[in-house]
Amino acid sequence: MNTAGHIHGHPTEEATAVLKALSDPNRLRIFARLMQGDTCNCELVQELNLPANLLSHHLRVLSEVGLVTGRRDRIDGRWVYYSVDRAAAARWQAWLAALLDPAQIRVRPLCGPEGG
Amino acid sequence: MNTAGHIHGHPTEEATAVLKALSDPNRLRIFARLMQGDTCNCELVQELNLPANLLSHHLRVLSEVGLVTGRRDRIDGRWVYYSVDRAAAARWQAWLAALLDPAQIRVRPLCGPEGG
DNA sequence: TAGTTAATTCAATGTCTATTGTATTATAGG
DNA sequence: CCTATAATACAATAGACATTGAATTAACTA
Repeated sequence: MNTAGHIHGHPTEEATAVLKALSDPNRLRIFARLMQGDTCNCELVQELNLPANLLSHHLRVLSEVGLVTGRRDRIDGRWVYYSVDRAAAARWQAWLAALLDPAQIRVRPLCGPEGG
Repeated sequence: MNTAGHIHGHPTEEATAVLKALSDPNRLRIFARLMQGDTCNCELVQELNLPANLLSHHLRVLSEVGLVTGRRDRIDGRWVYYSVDRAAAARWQAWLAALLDPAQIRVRPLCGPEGG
């Protein structure tokens, strides 16, 4: 099947992967939380009331599409801090703004009887 | 499980439903195509090279979350024209712009050793 | 009424995935 | 070495979903 198209300069598959990453309630909560500042896994356990392994899974999904990045604590390597990737956020914000721009909605000549 | 939260004024479930609707490659192509102007199902069959019943299914998903609306031809009621809902597009454009706004990314005091 | 076209609905299927429980890795400190 | 903690990895399961094929509805026309 043809899945290699592009929309607004981005491959369709890449865009849908990002949208799918954000289309889960728990992942959306995680992302919105990370927008408020870096946190470790264990803090998300308390704030979002989710098991640690489930958070690891969701953080991985968000990382794989580039929305989130993680780094280890320099003092105590057991801790990993996750944060929103600024460039990715900006890129997809602009892409979605173009995709959904109401000013760009066009009503071209309709097909069918009414339009022809 | 707590799924009744709100993000930027919208229920989490409603937002994820919209994101999920757009997170399928075919539905994203359909939506992007509808941004270019109203079309009937049968025209999408040709342009996107997908079976009619599959298009009906995807158009229903997009309609159920309010992104797309359909209306029957006044002359020949067999034809149904689908179009992007302008208000919904504007609403979710703004919502996503806020969700992904890179200017709002904060780096609050970290948890763990490095932060404390 | 019969036939044609546009669209939808229904049923079945294979795949993907969110979640849970358990086990393992990695790092730090006694 | 032993223990504890933060995080990840693995395995299993149940539910969701995209796709296909066939059947059905709705509307128009001869």
